[in-house]
Amino acid sequence: MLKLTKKADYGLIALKYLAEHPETPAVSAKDVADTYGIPPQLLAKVLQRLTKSGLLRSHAGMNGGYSLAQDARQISAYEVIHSIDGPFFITSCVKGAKPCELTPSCTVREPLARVNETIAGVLKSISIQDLAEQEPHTAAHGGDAQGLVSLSAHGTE
Amino acid sequence: MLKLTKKADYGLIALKYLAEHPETPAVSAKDVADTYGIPPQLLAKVLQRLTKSGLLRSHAGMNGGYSLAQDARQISAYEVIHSIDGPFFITSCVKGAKPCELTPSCTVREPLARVNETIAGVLKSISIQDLAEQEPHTAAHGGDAQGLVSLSAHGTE
DNA sequence: TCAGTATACGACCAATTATGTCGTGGTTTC
DNA sequence: GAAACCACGACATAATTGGTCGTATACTGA
Repeated sequence: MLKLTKKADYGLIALKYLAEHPETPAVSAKDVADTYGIPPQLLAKVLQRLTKSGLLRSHAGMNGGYSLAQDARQISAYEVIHSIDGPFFITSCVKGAKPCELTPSCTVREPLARVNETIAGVLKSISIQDLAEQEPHTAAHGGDAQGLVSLSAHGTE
Repeated sequence: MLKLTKKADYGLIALKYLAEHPETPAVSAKDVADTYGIPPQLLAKVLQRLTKSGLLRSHAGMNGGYSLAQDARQISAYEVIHSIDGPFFITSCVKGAKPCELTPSCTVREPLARVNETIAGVLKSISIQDLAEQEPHTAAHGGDAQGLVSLSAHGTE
């Protein structure tokens, strides 16, 4: 149904939190979980995966916890989501594995693959820093999705 | 995990098929299902929903079936997906209902809501006609998302 | 008018996935 | 060495998706 998992949500929330507290050397999972009412162990697991992906740095022991391994500006929402939920694809079939059993089945696949890329581009253009700052002047920040998106609300529905 | 449901996929495939056979007065669900190896009854239900949404026109009886109720150029992927899967939202909380129990929980919500709009815009800019034509010269076709997207493959991964 | 083909729709089951928990072990600090 | 952390795998549970069944209804053509 085209929505993020809670894990990804939690991950973004946590990273945003870390970006907002650059002074603190390390923030524990429990800390963040308490603040936002997130199940601690679940968040812990999410943060662990982000650590393995190199987005976070962990520190065990008392007063330990997590801290950003990169500048908040360098971490994109895409990386976070990808790291937590794995590679996402709009269509179910485009996985490199077997292409849809039924041969002509995925004639829609190709155009949708481009939609997929576009979405990925959007996500890549959003950094954790963007999340931390309330105002989204977004775009024109980072990456390779130059001018691809103008995040102006054009409430068509 | 940010992917379409099979139902939505089936719906798009079926509409594309209809767009490709404008001569046939009506195509039965079974017909399409056979062609693509889709469970007939499931597809039927999908098409029924699209009919209720006004995207399709149904005709019972022998030689009956479904036909596009609008020009293929007027039907966007967004409408199809929205009609089948209901309103999609990137974040779980933005539903108008209750805003996330835990108050500050969704600080990420606002920026992501804009991502959501962007994606919706992309989907709205893709018409069934676009799917039917293999080459995606896309955009500059239809709607209100003018120039918002340039669906050029920029394989960043 | 009757048989055949089709949609319409609700209820239901099965499979997958998402969400959350438990237990155990390792590491650092005090 | 105890307290406060992270790390990780195995479960258990809930929600969603995917798919089926049965029945009712509508239309066509002989």
